[in-house]
Amino acid sequence: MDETKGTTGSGTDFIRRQIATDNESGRYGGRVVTRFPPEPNGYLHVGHAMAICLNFGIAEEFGGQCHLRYDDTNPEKESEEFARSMERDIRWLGFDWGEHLYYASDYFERMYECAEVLIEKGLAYVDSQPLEAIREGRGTVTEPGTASPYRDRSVEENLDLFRRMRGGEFEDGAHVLRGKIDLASPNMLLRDPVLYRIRHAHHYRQGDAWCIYPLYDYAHCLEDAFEDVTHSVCTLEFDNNRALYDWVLDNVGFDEPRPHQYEWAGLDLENAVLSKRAIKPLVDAGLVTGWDDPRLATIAAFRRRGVPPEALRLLSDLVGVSKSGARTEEAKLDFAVREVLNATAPRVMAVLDPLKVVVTNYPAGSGEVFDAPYFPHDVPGEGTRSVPFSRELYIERTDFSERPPKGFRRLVPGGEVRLRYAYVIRCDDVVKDADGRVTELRCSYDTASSGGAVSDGRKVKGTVQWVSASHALEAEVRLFEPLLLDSPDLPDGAPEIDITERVNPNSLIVLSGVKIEPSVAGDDPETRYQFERTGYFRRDPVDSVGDRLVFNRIVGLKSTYRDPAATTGAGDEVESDVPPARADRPPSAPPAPSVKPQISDERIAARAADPDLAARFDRYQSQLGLTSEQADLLTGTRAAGDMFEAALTVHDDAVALAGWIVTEVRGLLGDRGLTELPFGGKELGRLAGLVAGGQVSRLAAKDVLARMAEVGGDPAALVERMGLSAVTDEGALGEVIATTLAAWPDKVEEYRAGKKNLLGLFVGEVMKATRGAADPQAVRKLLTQRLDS
RNA sequence: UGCCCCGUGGUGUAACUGGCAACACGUCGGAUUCUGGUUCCGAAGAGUCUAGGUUCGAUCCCUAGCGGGGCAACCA
Repeated sequence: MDETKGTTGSGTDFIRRQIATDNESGRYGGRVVTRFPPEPNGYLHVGHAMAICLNFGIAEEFGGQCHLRYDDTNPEKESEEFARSMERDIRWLGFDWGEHLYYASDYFERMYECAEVLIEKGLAYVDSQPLEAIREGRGTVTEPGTASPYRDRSVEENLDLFRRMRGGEFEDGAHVLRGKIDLASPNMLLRDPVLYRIRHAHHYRQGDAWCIYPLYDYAHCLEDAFEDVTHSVCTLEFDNNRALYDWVLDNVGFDEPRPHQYEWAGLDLENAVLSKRAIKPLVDAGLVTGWDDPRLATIAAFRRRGVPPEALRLLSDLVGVSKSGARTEEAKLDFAVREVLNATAPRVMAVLDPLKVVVTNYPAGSGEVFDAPYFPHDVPGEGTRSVPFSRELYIERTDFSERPPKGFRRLVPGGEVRLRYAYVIRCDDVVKDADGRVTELRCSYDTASSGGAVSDGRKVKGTVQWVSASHALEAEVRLFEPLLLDSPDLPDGAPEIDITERVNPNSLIVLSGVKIEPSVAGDDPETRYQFERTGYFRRDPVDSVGDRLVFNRIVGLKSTYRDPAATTGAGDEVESDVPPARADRPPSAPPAPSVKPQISDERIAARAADPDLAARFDRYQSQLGLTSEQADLLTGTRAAGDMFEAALTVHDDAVALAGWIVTEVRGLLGDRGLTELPFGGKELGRLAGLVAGGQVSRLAAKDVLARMAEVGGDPAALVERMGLSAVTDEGALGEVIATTLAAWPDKVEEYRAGKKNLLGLFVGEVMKATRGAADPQAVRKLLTQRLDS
C-alpha cells in the first residue's frame, strides 16, 4: 500500500493518515467508505477531478468503496442531463462506483422523519417570519442574534405546522423549519440554521412529490449517515459547516461510529477557468464555443482537447492533499500531460507553417517510401508507418534561417540538415518573392544518406521533420493560450472588470493549411500523437468530421531552445554579471519589533477583576523571580496559579515549575481545562523534584507527564513502572554510544567532515536506545569526546 | 469586525514520539540523442512568517504579534 502514496514527499497526507488511524483503532471495523457528492447543476471541472481522484483513490487504496451521490436537494437548478455528463466524466477518469449510485432526493422521506425527531426533541421549530426578518435576527459577526417570536412554539404546534408545510398548505416562504441551537454562537451557521424551506417547484426526479426541500447542512450529513459513509471529505470552505454536520447527526441520533467530515484545500489551478459563474457569461457571449471549449478547464474540455485521463490522475498525486489553500502552477499540469503522452503517443510528422523545399537532384515524378518507427528508441512502443518521399517537400518555416542566430542548428544557406528518416539535404538556393519573403528553398540531397544515416562520418547537427508536398494531408490546427488576461490590480471598491472583457483575443490560434503525413488518415480518430518537434495533438472530436482534419494541440513540447532574437532582438545572449534583483520580496520588510509586552488583554482583565490574581502576579515576579510572561500565564486563571502554588509546596524551584506548567502542561492540554487533568500541582511538584534530584532525566519526565495527563498516578511510581530511571553510569552510557556510532558509520563520517548538527541525531539515537532515561548533557559530552578524538 | 483554517526554496508537498530540513515541478549547466523531445548526471535555490520563551536540542511545544484565505444564502 505504501507504493500508492503518491509522488510528493515521503509522507502521506492527513486524510489518509486519519483513515489509517481509524483502521488501527478499529473505529469503523476496518470499513472505509468515501463519496463524491456533486450537485447535478453544471459540468465537472479539474477541481472536481481532483476530488474524484482523492475519494475514489482512497477507496481503492484502502479496499473500501466510494459512492457517487447526487446532492440534488435544490429543485431549481438540477437536471438529469448534468447527472449523466458527470457519470461520463468520472468513468472517463477511470473510476467506477459499482452499484453505489445514490440520489439525495431518494432520501427525502427519511430526512423528513429525522426532522420530526428533531422537532419532538424540541431542537427544531417552524419559523413564520419572512426571509428578511430571519436574516436580521441572525445578528452580525459582532452582535448575537435575536430570537424569533416563533422560537418557543410548542412541539405539537411545530409538528402540526411542519406536516402542513409538507402537505402543501403554504406558499413558498411562508414558513421554514429551523434548528434551535444558539443565537449567540460565534459560528454564524449555528444561529438557528434553516433546515427546510417551502418550494413549490418541479424536481427533475421527484416531480411534484415534495414541496419542502432540505438545505445542504441538514441534508448532507444525513446522506452520509444513511449510506454509512466513514470519511466525508470536502473542501476548506465547509470548515465552519462541520459543527452543524455534527450537531445534526448527534441530535438525530446517529451514534458513533458515524461519518465525520474532513476538509482539504482542493485545487486552484493557475490560468484555469472553471467556475460556472465564470463560464456561463463566456458561453452566452459566444466567446467560447461551449462548456467543452478546449480553453476551459472543465473535464469535458480536457477530454475534447485530448488530455489523457491518466494525466489528471498524475496531477492529483503531484498536487497532494493539504489544508493550505494554494495555487498550482500550470507547468505542473503540462508536466503531467507530457509525462503520460511521451510514453504513449505515436510520433508522426507535421508541418504547421510550411515552407516549400525542392530537392533539385531528386528525379521529378519518382518517389520512395520510408519505413519510420512510431516511437523513438528510448520509448517502449512498437510499430512503424510508411512515409512517402518525393522531390517537393515542406519543412517548417522556422527551421530555416538566412541569418541564423548563434546556436541555430537547422537549415541555413549552404548548410546541411537531416530530414528525419530520409536524407541529408543542403540548401543551395533561396527563392524569394517581390517582397523579399522566402517562398522556396532549392536543395540537393546526399544520395548516400538514405534513411538519414551519414556515410562519411561527418556531423549533421540538425534534424527536422518534413512532409512530401504531393502526399501531404491538409489540416487545421488549433493552439490554445490562456483564456483570460490578468486582471489589473484594482483600487479597493472599484467595480470588478466583467469577465467577458478579460478574454485573451489570442487565446485561440487557428492554423490552416497545415501539412501532415498521410499515414494518419487511417488511424483511430482518438489517437493522440506527438507531432515530432512541435507537441502533442489529437483530432478535435467535434469539428474533425468527414474529410476535414482538425487537430487540437494538447500541450507543446518542452524546449530548451530559445531564439535569442525572439526575446531581446539583441542577437547573442549576453550573460549578465549582475544577478537580477529579487523583485518579489521587498528588501526592507518592516521588522517592527514587538514593543508590546507579550501579555494578553484577556489575562489582564482577569487580574483586574480578581485582586488575588493581581497579587500573585506581582509576588511571582518580585519574590520568586519569574519573568513577567511566566507570571502572566500563571495568573490568567485561578487554576494555573493554584496548580503552581500546590507544586511549590513539594518542590521549591519556582522557575522550573513555572516552565513545566507554562509550556509542558499547557502543551498537553488540548481542549481540556487545567482542572480536568487527572493530576494536580503536588504531583507535578514531585515530578520536578525527581528531575532536580537526578533520578529521572527531563526528557523521560516528559513521557511521565504525558502518562500522568492520560491516567494520572504518582510520578515516582510511574518512573519505576515505565523503567525510566536515569542512567548516569558512564560505562553503560559508553556502551550505548559505541553501538549507536557503529550503527551510523556514514553519518559519523559526515560529522567528522564538518556537519556538526548531526550531533543531534546521535544524541537522539542514544536517547531513543535508553528510552529517554539517559542524561542528555552527559550523552552530548561523551559523544563529542568520542567523535572529536 | 466575530469566529474558523492556513503560513517550510520560485511553485506544490514531506519531515515518525522534539533529533540529518527531504521529494516533485520549475530554473540553470553537462552527457546522450536522427525530436533543441526523452533519458542520465549535476548545480543553484529555504534554515521553516516575525519576535520572545521552554529544552542538551524546536519546522514540531508555549506566548505575543504579522500575513493569507474562508464563513456570515430559505445555494451547495
